[in-house]
Amino acid sequence: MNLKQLSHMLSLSQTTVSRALNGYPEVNEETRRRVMDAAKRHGYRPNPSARRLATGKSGMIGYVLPTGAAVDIDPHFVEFLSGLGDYARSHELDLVLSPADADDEETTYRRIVANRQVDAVYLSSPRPADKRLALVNTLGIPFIVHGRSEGFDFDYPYLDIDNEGAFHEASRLLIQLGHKRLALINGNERETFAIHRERGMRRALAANGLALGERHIRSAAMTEENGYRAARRLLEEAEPPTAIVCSSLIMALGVVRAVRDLGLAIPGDLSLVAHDDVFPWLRPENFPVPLSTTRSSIRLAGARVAERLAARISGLEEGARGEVWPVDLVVRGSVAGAPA
Amino acid sequence: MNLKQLSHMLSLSQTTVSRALNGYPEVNEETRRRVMDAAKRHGYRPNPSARRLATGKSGMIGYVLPTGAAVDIDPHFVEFLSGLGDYARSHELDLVLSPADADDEETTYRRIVANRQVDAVYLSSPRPADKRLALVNTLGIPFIVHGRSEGFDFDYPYLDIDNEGAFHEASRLLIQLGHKRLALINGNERETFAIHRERGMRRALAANGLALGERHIRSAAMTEENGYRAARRLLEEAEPPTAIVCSSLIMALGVVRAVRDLGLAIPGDLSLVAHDDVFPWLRPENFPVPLSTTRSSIRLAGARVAERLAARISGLEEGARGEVWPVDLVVRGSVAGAPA
DNA sequence: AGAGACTTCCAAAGCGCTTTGGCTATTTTG
DNA sequence: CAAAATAGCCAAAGCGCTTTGGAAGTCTCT
Repeated sequence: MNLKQLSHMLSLSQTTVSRALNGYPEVNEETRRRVMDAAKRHGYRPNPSARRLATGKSGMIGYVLPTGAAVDIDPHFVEFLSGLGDYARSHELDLVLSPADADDEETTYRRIVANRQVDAVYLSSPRPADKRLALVNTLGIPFIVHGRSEGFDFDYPYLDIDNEGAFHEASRLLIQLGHKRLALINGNERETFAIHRERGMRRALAANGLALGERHIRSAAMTEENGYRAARRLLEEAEPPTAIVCSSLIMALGVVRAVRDLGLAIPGDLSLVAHDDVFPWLRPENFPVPLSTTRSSIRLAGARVAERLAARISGLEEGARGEVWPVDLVVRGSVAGAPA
Repeated sequence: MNLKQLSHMLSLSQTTVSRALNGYPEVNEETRRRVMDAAKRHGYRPNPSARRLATGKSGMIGYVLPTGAAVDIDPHFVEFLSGLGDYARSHELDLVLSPADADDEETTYRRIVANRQVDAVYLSSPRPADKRLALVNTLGIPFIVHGRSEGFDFDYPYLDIDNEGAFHEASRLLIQLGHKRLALINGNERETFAIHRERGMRRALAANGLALGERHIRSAAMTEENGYRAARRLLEEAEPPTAIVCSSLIMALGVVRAVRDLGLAIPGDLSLVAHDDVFPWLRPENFPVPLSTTRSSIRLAGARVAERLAARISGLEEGARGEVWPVDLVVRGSVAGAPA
């Protein structure tokens, strides 16, 4: 059932039927009703390919997925996706994942824009002066960044959590508990979120006359193994930290294992705080010692990004609006006063 | 730059240029070269929307993503995606995720097929007599199932791992080590993979005159917490198992925690084997006691599914070919002889 | 040399929608 | 009451590609 058939059936022109269906004003309300009715009754659905060719709009949002044998997709991605899908579903928005060589995402961005494959895109895990961001900004496709970049002479729309504030608060808590040697186990130091977290921690330390020594900060991909290694290194130093702030729950698993291997205890010998993106399959309250966290649901972020993307597509949102979500600090058993 | 301009520039008809580009035989090789050349030089790329309207092919593969507030996307999904993307990238195949209400995926399947939004789809986590499978089979769109279903009177193309064989082998090993009370901590019992695993285990036990008691089998979503709970229940029984086979590494984390909480030791009091889908961020060799596993890379499966999907789209693969991958049994420190 | 078979190319007809530019009544306005 | 504005509808022109149905030229064969 296509437009032609439907309009013939109604003894109307395709023009009128199309307009009636798309809510244009120059059509009699009575006629519109008739059209709407017939459309519903016959289950008419405009062919998206045709509509797309005519309008240039696809009704889909895009994400360029970096791939490669050595590239691991962040497990956070799936939770973010959950949220995104949750919103998208109710608006019949589909998501197009365009796999790209991790070393050359530009080609892919250009392709999906040139082809008008999607109406908007989102970027994630941005770095300072991220090329993708500059690119997408000049390409002129609506977009939103999940996270933030730095060092641009233009503003851009984004959704981020207050990473700096979160780690500032976590550190402040530890300092108040008497800790003087804090350490940071961070994610990839080239990503903005990691930089912000470090910044927040340094600020809290500085405010109390303390500093974060070079060897008290470790950065690596957020795996259990890297968490373990970082923790071992830190704890085997001459003057080991008495508190660690850690960028991910997965890494925290490794930290806990390292602490055990070394015959130490949490929180007796070491206080631990980690950032929690809220995974359904790994919860901080279920750690051997319930883990204190800075918490922010990445799933909600996904839903919000979808919502804003949809708003941008339909012209309801414009400009370079940045949105920063506060982060909860949840104190559980893994923190205690500094050992004497 | 579109076909019209390009053909005008070459003083050829659109027909000829289109044919030259698409490899049709009825065009002079010399002409073809000229066309190819010009196309490359001017960076001509056929507009996919137009091509799509004309051919009905979209160059994309689809996946219906069940969503909802209470629905968690499996963390395995992201690894599978990695593999899929890896292959898709090299073939400029995009993946369309169509979010659907988890209680009504049918509408979404019908929509993407009716709209010809994608050339093929894949399904995952099938259950016995899975409705989606029957649906997609009648809708007539090329598809592949990742996993298997049961109870249909038709065959269908799938890619699965030998879950039954894997758990059979794991159980056999434990039995050989003298264990008589084995327990199974399984994933959702309604999914086929879980049924197959249980079957494999029962078969190994039966072959040795043993059985799997009702209370020695637990099924639940594969989270750390559920692993913990299942393990506690099992180990607090009057006659606790001396060996557990567990369907997921994430659940195994919970099992390990439970064992610790109860003051028991692996492998002294309990032998443990788990299935490992190979996550980059959580490796069995890094468990407190290196974990024995049945191992199969879900990432490779993703790549293979993409490959077969591509083959089906282009007509290179046909029929209901099923492919079952063997699973490695990797023995590490978490298994030992049964306690006396 | 003429018929038939290739080879190589083209004009034009879709694919199914949106949108432009009227056209005809009917209402409103001065 | 004539002129102007408005309401409601339509025919036809795209959007940019693929594909059908020739047509013209070249070979092959008898």
